[in-house]
Amino acid sequence: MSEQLSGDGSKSVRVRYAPSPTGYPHVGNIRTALFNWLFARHTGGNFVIRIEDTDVERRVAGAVEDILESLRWMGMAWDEGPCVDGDFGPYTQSERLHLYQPLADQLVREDYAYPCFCSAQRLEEMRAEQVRLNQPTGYDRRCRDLTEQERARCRAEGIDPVIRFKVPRAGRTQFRDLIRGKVTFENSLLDDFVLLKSDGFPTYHLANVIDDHFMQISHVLRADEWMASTPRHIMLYNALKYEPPLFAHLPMILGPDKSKLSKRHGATSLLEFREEGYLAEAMMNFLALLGWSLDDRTEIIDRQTLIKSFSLERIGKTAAIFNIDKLRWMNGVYIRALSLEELTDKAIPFLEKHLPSHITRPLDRDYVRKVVALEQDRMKTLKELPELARFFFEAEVAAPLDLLANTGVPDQKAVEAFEVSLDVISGMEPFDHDSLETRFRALATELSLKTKDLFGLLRIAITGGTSAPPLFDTMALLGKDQCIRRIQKALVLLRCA
RNA sequence: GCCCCCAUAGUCUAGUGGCCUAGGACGUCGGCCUUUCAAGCCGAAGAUCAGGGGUUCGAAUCCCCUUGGGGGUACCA
Repeated sequence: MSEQLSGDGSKSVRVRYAPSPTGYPHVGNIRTALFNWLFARHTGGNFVIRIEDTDVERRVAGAVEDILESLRWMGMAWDEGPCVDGDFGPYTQSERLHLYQPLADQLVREDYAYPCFCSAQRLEEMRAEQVRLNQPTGYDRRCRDLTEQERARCRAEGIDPVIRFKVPRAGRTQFRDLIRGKVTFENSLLDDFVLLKSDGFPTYHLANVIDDHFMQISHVLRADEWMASTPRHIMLYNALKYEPPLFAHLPMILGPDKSKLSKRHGATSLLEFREEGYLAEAMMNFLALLGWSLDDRTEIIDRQTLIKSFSLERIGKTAAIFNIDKLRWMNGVYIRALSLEELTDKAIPFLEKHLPSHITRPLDRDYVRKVVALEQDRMKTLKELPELARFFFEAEVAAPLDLLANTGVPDQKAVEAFEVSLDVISGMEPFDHDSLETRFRALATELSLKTKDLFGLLRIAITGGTSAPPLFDTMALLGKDQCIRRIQKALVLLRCA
């Protein structure tokens, strides 16, 4: 058993991430992909991607590309799947249609399944009635025991049947979930589910079982929401005489309202996090910790360690709520750990995109690097940088009068401070951090101002705000001319007040 | 309604019968550092381990019931 759990057995591990292109993947989907990927990498197994596009109606254009791009961004390379040939392709179900139909026919022939001619309308009425009577809903098996004659008649009427699985009326189906242990279902409570739709497409249940078998999937790691479908799958494996894979149902990731993640929860599409300036490394670390833990204290875990220490045993059972605050913190940790060059590379696209349009592009990389050095500790996401550092790029900064007038320093005194500061700056050579600090500390004393007040005044004039990187680093980077211009502007503003 | 799963602070979690006067992290609050904001460091508050019954010398840990939450109940995945 522990052999199965850890996947260290002789049987090689093959896991798959099987998204359906009905929308863009959210963090829950990607967390499932991540656990599969980590398990594959940990065990030296294969990570397969299979596109489950059997629902023609709900197909969303661009979804496949979005799914693949999400995985690429996270650095989860797949061993087989779209764009990566393998021995078990094709890896898109709509290209495997020829497989499902014969197997469905075989099941009918062997009496494991039967054609059902019930109309959508009848099914709907039946369900409504069941709901009205407070009875369990489910197909009433009307077509289960049709004679060949009756079937022929229906076909003659031109009705395209669906193929339904003939669920045993008695007994129970159970399986051992790697995370939850033994789970048992009463067969009598399951209805005869559809295997093949009337348009000839398989349902998820059929295609999934057949593909997992032919692709030799060893472990199915999927979200909890699939647990209720598992007995059907077990029955199918048995009817098809396939050996079922091992199952592990992962705890779900819930929205802030504790319900299943969906579009209604807003920015949950993974690529939106990239847009928002989160780092893939932070995202991976964070997602790994949603439902899995290394030990009782480790939070920051790099990719290699994640792979090395990942195990099914340490996956929890309880659903987790996606907590963006912790992600932000963790993203900050990863940003601070970046080298200046790396962070500069990552920051430039965000600056180019979000800085006001009147600021000329392209930005000077050397200058950006210096700005980044001053802002690295202050940003939690890359997208915050343009706002934090905007004053470094603006030709002019409008210091709000209400800020200037409310520092606690009387306006007269502030005016004097600015005037003297201008003199000092004009004659200053070199114009660097140390010279500035030495001179302005002395100046505060000369003006009988607290350093706090003098520096605060200058900060507002120069950055337009009350929070910024250390003043003299900022001034040195901005340069003498910029400093003079900004102080002059603040001076004018204050004098007119 | 019925079926399945889950249940430790606001959130993520550690804990698998005694090491738990329940540990870590985010967030919150306070302090230090300091020219501001961050970062960093230090500290605090915050959990009757959902509730109730058992089992046991001993239970967050095992069993039962209740409650709560989630998921499923489609010719969706």
